[in-house]
Amino acid sequence: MRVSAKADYAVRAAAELAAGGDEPVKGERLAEAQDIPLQFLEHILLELKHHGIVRARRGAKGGYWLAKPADEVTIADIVRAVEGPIAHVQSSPPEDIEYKGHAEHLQEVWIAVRANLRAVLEHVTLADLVNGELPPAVKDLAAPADAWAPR
Amino acid sequence: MRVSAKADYAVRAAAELAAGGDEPVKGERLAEAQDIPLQFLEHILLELKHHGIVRARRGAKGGYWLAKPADEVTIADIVRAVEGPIAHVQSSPPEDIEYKGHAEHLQEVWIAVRANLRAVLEHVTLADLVNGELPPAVKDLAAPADAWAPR
DNA sequence: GCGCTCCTGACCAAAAAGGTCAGGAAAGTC
DNA sequence: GACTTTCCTGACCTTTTTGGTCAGGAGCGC
Repeated sequence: MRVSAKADYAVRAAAELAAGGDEPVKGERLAEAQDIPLQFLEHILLELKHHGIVRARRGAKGGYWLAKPADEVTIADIVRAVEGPIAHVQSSPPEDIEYKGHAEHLQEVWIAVRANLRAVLEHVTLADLVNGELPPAVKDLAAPADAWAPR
Repeated sequence: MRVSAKADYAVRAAAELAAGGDEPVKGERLAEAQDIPLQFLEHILLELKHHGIVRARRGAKGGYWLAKPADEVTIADIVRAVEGPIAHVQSSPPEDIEYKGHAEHLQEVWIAVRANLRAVLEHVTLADLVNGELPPAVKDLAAPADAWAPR
């Protein structure tokens, strides 16, 4: 249940692209802005490109930009592009698992977990992220001091 | 963002223990009931024991049982025992991360993600799980057909 | 003292995580 | 048309994690 460096990097780079508007931004600038190893970042950006999330052009004046408006790209889109499906259990989606014995209802629990992950990741767009205007429901989740406490 | 085999196994074994009441249950029976490799399961049960979640006795009539009443043990307790902290980003808890540039508000997003994970995992107890009586809020999350759809 | 069951550490193979390296291919500039 | 710039791609690498197995020891009950 952790977020990989790759996913974190991907979202951060995408946020910089969202802030960059339609102008192409060089990989090098993204790497500097977010302290990401350049060559690793280039692999990540390539994956994002293959998933139709960013576009790119080579050469002088080249760089990367978002394929869609920033308010149409969610964090879930990006995480899925680089990490694959969210909330799989033992490499299978929760709806495919068959539990037996007294664990039968565990399936519902994992479904609920995924639903709650989606509730955040699919509703925060890159535009929200760069403006700091997260959806009210998400802001409310992050507001309580409780939510910031380790455990 | 996936659930490891180990965590899945741990919760399933704990559910069987919850159903077993105060009687010690043999590792072998747990392994059979849930189709878990016995020797792997024993390592997992040992970890649960070290975290004070289960207790055990050796010898004939020995076995494992829950250290606390089933309605006082949450799924989060078990997942944390075997997987460590929930929802870490790059091996650090989200409250410790400092983002720069246009990614600043990403921290709030990860905090919200963790809050929503906790909202499920910390509120479902083993008793709920074996009875199939999940908390209403959790049941509502798992109810919509939408929640069962892949994506 | 004997059988049962947990306890523990060592070991292992495969995959994933987190990168680095070297070179090729397009786009723009002079 | 050469040159520079920047993306594109595959190969490679090390370390950690995952998902186990194996062998033996230690305590418990009879």
